[in-house]
Amino acid sequence: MNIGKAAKLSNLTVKTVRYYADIGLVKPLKNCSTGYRDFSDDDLAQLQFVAKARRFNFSIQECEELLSLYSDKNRSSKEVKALTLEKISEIDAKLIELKDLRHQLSFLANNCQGNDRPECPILDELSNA
Amino acid sequence: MNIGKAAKLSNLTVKTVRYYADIGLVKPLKNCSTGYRDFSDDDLAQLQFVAKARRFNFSIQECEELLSLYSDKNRSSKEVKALTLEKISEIDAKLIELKDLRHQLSFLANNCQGNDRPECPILDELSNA
DNA sequence: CTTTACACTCCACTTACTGGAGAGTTTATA
DNA sequence: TATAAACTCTCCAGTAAGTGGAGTGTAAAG
Repeated sequence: MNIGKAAKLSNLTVKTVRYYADIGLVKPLKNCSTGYRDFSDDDLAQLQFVAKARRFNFSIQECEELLSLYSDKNRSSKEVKALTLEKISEIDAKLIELKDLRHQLSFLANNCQGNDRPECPILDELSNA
Repeated sequence: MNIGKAAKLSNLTVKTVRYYADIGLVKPLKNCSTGYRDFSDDDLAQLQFVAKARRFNFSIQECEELLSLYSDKNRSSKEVKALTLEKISEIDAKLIELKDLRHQLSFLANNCQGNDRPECPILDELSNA
């Protein structure tokens, strides 16, 4: 598929997908005559994965590492599993933090209902968190 | 408190806190004679809030907006509530996505246990997600 | 009283994009 | 079949949000 479709299906911009191809994070085939990139379904899957991981601040390098786990036949499955479990526990920490952030904001929304809003409630809330 | 303590308590680096002060995201007092920044508890609370929000890719500008809700007495509480609720629904979407990412990785970890790892399971998993 | 830890400014560098110019390609429409 | 609209390409400059390091001043501990 062309870059436009790959971008749409992975929720990335065309610019970003092109950038990922430039740095070698994905390696689409290239039509020699037109110069157009040609993305396979696997390329798309990788883009979708990267898009998701990037939204949670996993760096490009970390994404690369995770992706390479599957292509590098020399790695032992122990290694694969270890890195994966490490990332999962990072995700668990993020989940807790994100729930916490949600809690703080919803506390704020509920305490700012009245028209005569008093002193800022969030700073107190935040201070003793 | 000094910048070092503020950084430690907000899980930011000294460099980053200094940067936030430079761009006016927080406004610590400044000791005229030494030039040292002096962070109040409120400054710290703001840093903690920003640290958390930034970890989930809320931009500096969004952080600024959220923080300003509390200091700007001219805003109506309706406005405060609307923006806050908007951010909460963004967080809900992120929560779903993050859980999904966790699921994908744990699926992978479980399917890479054996020593003779077969073809990559994640790409299949990702493709039909 | 001096070493160690911490603070400051300033400036260059990095990561991960983003925007725009200029030009070729493909598709839909007149 | 012509031509306009939509899509693609490269290249280059700019942005957001830091990060690293040099050179220097301040404070606390031994």
